[in-house]
Amino acid sequence: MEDFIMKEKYRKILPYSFYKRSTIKVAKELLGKLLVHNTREGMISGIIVETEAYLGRNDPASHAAAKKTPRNSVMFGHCGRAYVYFIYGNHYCFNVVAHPDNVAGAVLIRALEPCGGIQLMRENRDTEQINNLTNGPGKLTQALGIARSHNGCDLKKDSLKIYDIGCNIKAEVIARCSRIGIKEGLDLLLRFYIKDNRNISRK
DNA sequence: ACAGCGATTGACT
DNA sequence: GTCAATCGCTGTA
Repeated sequence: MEDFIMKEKYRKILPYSFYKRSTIKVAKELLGKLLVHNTREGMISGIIVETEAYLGRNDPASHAAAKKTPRNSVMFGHCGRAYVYFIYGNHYCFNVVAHPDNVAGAVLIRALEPCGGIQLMRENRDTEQINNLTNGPGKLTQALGIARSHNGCDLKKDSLKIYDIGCNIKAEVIARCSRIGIKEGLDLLLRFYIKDNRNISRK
C-alpha cells in the first residue's frame, strides 16, 4: 500500500477546482486523499481519515460566522490554501479553504493515517506509539511540523500539498455526525470520518 | 487597555 | 470520567 502511494506516477495534486465547491462536499471528498509536507528533514505524509466542514454565515461554530478579521481572513480568500490557527495556547489546527464563490468556508483536518516519514513524526510528537501520532487536529500538525508560517500557503505550489492517490472512499464507509469541541451548531452534522479507521480522534 | 475564552491535549481520579 | 495548561484573538471600553 505504502509503495503504491509513494510512487509519484499515481499521484495528482488536487486542482483549485476541487476546492472551489460546496465546503461540505469537499470535506467528504478529502477523505482518502494524501497530505504531504516536504520538510528539511524529509517528507512526512498521511492519508486524511477525518474532517469537519466550517461554513460562513449560518454556521455559529465557524470562525467566519461573523465578520472578516485578521485571524479568519484566509477563510474568505482563495480556495486551495491552508488556514492554520493557534488554539488553547498550545496547538495548531490545519484547515483547507474550500467554498463556492464569494463566501467563506474551510475544512478542518482532524486525523490522518500515518503514511511516510513515520520516524520524523515520532520525533516531532515525542512518542513511539504509531496510533498516537496523527489521531487529532493538534497532534497531526505537530507530527507533520505544520505551524503558524503555513497560514495562507498554497496547497498546490508550496511545501504542503494534497494529492489524489486514486483511493475512492465508498459512501457506505463514511460516517457523518456533529462536530467535536464546539458549543453551538451541534445540530449541523458536519463531521466526516472513515468508519473503523484506527486513527480517528474520537468515537 | 483588558477580560474572556477557545474547531485541544495530556495527566490524573 | 474531570480538569488545568497556555497565549493570542476578539469584543468592549
